Amino acid sequence: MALCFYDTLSRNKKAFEPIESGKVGLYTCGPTIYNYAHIGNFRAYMFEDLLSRYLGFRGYAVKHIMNLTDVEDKLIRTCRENGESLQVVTERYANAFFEDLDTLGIRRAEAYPAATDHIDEMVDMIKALRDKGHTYEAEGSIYFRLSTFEGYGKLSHMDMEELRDGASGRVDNDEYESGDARDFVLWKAYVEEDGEVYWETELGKGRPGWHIECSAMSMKYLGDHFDIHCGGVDNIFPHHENEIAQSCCATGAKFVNYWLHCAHLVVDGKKMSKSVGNFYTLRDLIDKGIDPMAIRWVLLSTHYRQPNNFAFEAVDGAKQALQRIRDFRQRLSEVQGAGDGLEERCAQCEAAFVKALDDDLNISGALGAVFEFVRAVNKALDDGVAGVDGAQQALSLLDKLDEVTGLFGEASDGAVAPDEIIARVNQRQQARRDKDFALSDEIRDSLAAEGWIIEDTPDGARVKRI
RNA sequence: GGCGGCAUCGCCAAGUGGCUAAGGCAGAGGCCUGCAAAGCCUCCAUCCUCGGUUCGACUCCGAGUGCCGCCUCCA
Repeated sequence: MALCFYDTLSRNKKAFEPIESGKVGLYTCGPTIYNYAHIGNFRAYMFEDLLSRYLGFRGYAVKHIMNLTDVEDKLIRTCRENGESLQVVTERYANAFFEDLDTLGIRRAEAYPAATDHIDEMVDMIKALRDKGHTYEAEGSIYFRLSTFEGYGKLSHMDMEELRDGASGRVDNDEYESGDARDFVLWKAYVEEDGEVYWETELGKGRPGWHIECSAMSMKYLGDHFDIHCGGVDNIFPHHENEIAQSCCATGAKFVNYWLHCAHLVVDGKKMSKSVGNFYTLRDLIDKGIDPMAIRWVLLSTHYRQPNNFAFEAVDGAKQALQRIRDFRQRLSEVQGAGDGLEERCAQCEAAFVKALDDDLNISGALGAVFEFVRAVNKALDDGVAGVDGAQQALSLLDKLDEVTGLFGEASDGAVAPDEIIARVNQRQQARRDKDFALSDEIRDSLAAEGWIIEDTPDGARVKRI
């Protein structure tokens, strides 16, 4: 079966066919950089990382664009509260964001365009919409008139007639100045609370609405019509719905071919919330001493359309699973002597891995295939069947699949024992040769207390970090 | 109130209208080991509840329960 994705618009799995053979234009909604991102945010970016990596693995040249929202209500409020400029705040959190991406092994997109660097593009787009009669002005702000776009609501399957009532009760009709409660703002006229945050443009003094940035920037970098657009399910309405309306009305062209949305992350089965005390930024977890790769494992290993339950027990499980892979690598790298190759095993594993991911990124199935491979190869090594060649093939396969998962690499820092530890390991080896097992065990226990585990192998002792 | 999603072993998590319901972690027993660790072997669920469709459902439909999301700017 060919590569397919579940498309939110059609509510169906569709075989993936790029607009231009061999190439993929991918736009993913990025963070509003007004605070540290939380692990729920990273669940989305992790899914997009997997998507992008896998498309690359399947031979596509991926052009991945992720926006940074650096002008928006919450940001302006933060600036006001902190007495800091927009630039200071956004620079701080943009830097933190990129650090966090690195911590989690999320690969960089090709570009991270910021909204404030694309005011001109947004203004041009709003002008185009105005020229075509899709907008109206109220008190200096410019709104998009939804009634001019008949496709509105198709993505979210919303019934527009019912939305009109403002059923959530959040629409304050007294303050409402636009013609229809569903209409959204393209350009916000300046108000005093905005402080230093404004642009003098042909549309007047003010700032862009939120939705317009993604339309303007995605089309600038990927063209009017591109392949894949991603985000969290909460973006479906109204953000992506609005993007479709703006973009289609501005260009008259189809906007996006595949809409992919990931489900949310919950913690211990509950919605993350500060008042419940289960709200975590990545930094919170790292401060607890959790291996970032274990976090990566947890965020990645649930299918993206499935709610991901972040539980600390699952983190422990992920840590052990990682250790199993790392021990396996270690073992493979130490194999000596001739023996059978593992071509068939490797091919089998890769085929199962690809088959799973081809099916709308079934990562769980793919990981299952890898563990079956690990067990089979361990057995072949136990039985003395496989040799150096096979071990090298297995390592190559892990490296290859690591390009997709980012989970199968070698342990990073702190895994190499310092000389002082090595000396004690050697001391223990001597004690063992002398049959002084009391001393031997004492050394082993003391090393364990410091976080170093000894494994005796036929070729000598091996130390590893817990 | 409207719309949508999810509910599988202690934990995480795949999956199929009908062979023995993946995999990881944890757990039990065994092999290996001076003892361990690692590895290997064996064991460990009938799929939220209640109805219905069907020769047959965990997989389809309905109701219920629970959790999650959206309903004007939250991944």
